[in-house]
Amino acid sequence: MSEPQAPKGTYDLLPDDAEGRDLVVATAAVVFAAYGYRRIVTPEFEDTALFERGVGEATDMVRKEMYTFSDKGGRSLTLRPEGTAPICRAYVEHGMHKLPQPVKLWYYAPMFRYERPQAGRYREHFQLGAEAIGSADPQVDAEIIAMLAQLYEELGIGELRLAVNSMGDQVCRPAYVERLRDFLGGRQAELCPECRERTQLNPLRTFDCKKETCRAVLGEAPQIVDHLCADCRAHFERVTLLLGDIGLDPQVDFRLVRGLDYYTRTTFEFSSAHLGAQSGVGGGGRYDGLIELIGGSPTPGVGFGTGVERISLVMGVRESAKSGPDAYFVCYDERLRARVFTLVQQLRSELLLEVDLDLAGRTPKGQLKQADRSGALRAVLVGLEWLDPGTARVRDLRNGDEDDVALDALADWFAAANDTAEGAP
RNA sequence: GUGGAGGUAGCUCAGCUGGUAGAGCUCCAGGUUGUGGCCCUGGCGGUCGCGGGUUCGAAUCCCGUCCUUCACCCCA
Repeated sequence: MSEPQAPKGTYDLLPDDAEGRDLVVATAAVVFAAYGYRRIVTPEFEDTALFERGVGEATDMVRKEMYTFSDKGGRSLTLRPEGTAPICRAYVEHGMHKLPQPVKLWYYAPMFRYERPQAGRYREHFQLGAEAIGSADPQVDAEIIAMLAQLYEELGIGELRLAVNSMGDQVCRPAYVERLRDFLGGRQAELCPECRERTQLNPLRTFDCKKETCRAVLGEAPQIVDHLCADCRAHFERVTLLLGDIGLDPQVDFRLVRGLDYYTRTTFEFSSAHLGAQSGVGGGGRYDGLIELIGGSPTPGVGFGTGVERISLVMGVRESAKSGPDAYFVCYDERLRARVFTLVQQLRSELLLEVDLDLAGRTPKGQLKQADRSGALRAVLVGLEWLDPGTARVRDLRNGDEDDVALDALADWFAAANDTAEGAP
């Protein structure tokens, strides 16, 4: 064990970046509130069975990406790999079906998946997400997509592509999957080994393949949009219509097959051309069978998750507008250190001013240098030998203006300075 | 799990075909500004990722391993 290091696929958010993160989350909170969503916080880990049943035994997520462990009581627990199943669990557990439907919830939480890290992908990553549970109305689908689009807009992210698709439901999807399997069965020779395997396991996944030869074959494959039942077709048309009405430009993409089993009907994804291989910024869909699957009564739902690391990537590096403290105290006489300490404390507690002082035993020159580097508005020079012992010199570090102030009057001086500063435009 | 690239001071990097490690920035101090920003000087700071091998001698070549990174898979 030499240099300590964050675990593979994890990272430290250092102060400069944490401020940007706070801004993203704060913006989301405001946008989500406008749509009537309220925040929910669920545990970082859940019973493993929740994800196995909810997300689906056949998905990559539960087959090879979960951080699963047993606690000392022998329970099998799993670090949350996605946000929807836990929220549905909470919905059922707390009887939220008694609330006015749909129940609208949002979250900001870390997700854990054991994957090989790469650009925009981590083993611990953070998602902002929202779920609207209890209504099958296509307006809810459109609303939640609009909400996510607005979040991106408020954050200044442009040029995102919105892809939508419908996965059908229990009525029409099985028949379509069979039809697709038949089609693929007849074209096996043209498919890559992986796609040949998928033909039996999960034919829908072949749409994800990026190999040219496979894409060519899939281009001729039957598309689910042409095989939806009447209800699903009407729902899908309504969603796309509403999205168009509010100025979004949804592109129907029959390849959009998301990797979680619970999706029904609407699926959607926002992607960016500036992200590298992992281009998805956020996505989600409807999951009308999920609540029942995890033990509730049949309840429809729709939601999304969006990765904040990817949001940061598309937003690019933004200069942190961190401003310096209001004042930095410089002590010219070691015997006055204690006096300076109490003065600083007084300004902080009485006026809530951001005030700093030297905590590293620097020389007076070093302290003033530090005051400058910290970006402080003012330096308060205490203990200058040619001044009254009870007087400090307050210097504006921007323009050099100086004012001599009695130590006892410093708090009043700063209070007054603050008032005029706030009164000014 | 598979493949490509890379791992030298806190940061960004140099170090050619092997001869016992350098720069800039940062940090600390001194000088000059009656007391900061510029400039000058000095100082702190490296088991050259780790382990093995070849060699008189390896940061430099070979093997392994760990980590980082990009891509596949899949997803946020």
